[in-house]
Amino acid sequence: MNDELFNLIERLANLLRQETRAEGLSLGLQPIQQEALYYLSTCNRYSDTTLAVTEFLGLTKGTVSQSLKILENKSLIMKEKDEHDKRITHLKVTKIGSNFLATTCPPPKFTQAISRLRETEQKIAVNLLSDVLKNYQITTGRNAFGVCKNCKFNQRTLTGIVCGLTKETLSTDETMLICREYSI
Amino acid sequence: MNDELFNLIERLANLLRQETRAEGLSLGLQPIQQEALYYLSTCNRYSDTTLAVTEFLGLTKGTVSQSLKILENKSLIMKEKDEHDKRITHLKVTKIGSNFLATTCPPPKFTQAISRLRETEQKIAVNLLSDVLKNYQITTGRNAFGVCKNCKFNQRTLTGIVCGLTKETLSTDETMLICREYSI
DNA sequence: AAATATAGTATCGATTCGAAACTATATTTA
DNA sequence: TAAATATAGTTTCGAATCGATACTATATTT
Repeated sequence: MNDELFNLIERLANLLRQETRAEGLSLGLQPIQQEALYYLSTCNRYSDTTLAVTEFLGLTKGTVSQSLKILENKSLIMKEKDEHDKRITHLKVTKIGSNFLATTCPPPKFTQAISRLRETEQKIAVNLLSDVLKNYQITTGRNAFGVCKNCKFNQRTLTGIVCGLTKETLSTDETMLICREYSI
Repeated sequence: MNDELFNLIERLANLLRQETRAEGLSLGLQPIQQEALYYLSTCNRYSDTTLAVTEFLGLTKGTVSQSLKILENKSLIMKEKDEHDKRITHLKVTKIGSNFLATTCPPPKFTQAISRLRETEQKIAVNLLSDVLKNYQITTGRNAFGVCKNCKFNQRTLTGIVCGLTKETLSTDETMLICREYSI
């Protein structure tokens, strides 16, 4: 039973990678570069750095630094120095980058395959896989990378939504994004 | 919602790859080589060839041929010429190979994470992901790689179970394995 | 018998990747 | 406050992946 779930995830990931490879050809993008770009389009301002991408992809920072340089050269992302901490560089997806993602990521055929499930089934699948991911992240001791609004640090106050970790105020839109500090 | 499922699968696959990389270190095995080895341990006699592995992993046959040579050099698999068609080589997992897999694949921590779900939840997850995979394979037009006993060619006759495609008799054990000709 | 198809291997160059050494800025410690 | 340490990120190197192409050997079709 464990094996079946393992097989399914591996197989789906292989197929997704095949499609991603095919779709990246137009811009000469490798699958891993597309994954980084897509991640950057879904994460919040605490999580748009080289190190966060590194952690998310499970690679080393040297490797990721190179991939990001390529994305920058192709004008798919832009680098912005942090105002308060000059060591940190924020990676912003450009218009070109988000246009590319809109047509390729997730791969249209995958979206099509998903849409053949009923709404309720999709929700159940998401919930179950979220649970598996959560458990897996606990046993491996890795960061969770969850959506901000579901995080235990996310606090509703009289002045608005606040991150209990950074004490900063967040917009409603921001709380829909992925955060590397996510915790439950 | 599509995006959520896409994210979850990508993220789980990344974590699995990270673990696989760590576990392969002892034998100097790369993730892709372990995936090939694992596949060969789960497939039937129609599906244990270079081309089947190629199709399963979604790579090119030249690439896969190299990975398999490494597995053979490490005595994790053995090559056996087909008796009837001398172009075909069957790839058999050795005792060393299956011992290695037993402790590493699926990664123990993943198995642990799965086991925190209830039995019924695991079944639901497997069923839903199977559906997604099936749909995805239909839209991409790729082979299904399903379990023999669920295949439309699998026939129960008076003399035993028979594959309608090859007309060969199959043992009950064999029908539990993955087949590249799987169809529904 | 010739032409074509299929299974698999070998070689090439571009790319990925981890490891290690490096720079620059922040934070901690003494 | 100066020195030590920690953190963010880059560069460089060598090993491995990967697709493309050309190749051999055997089967099948014409």
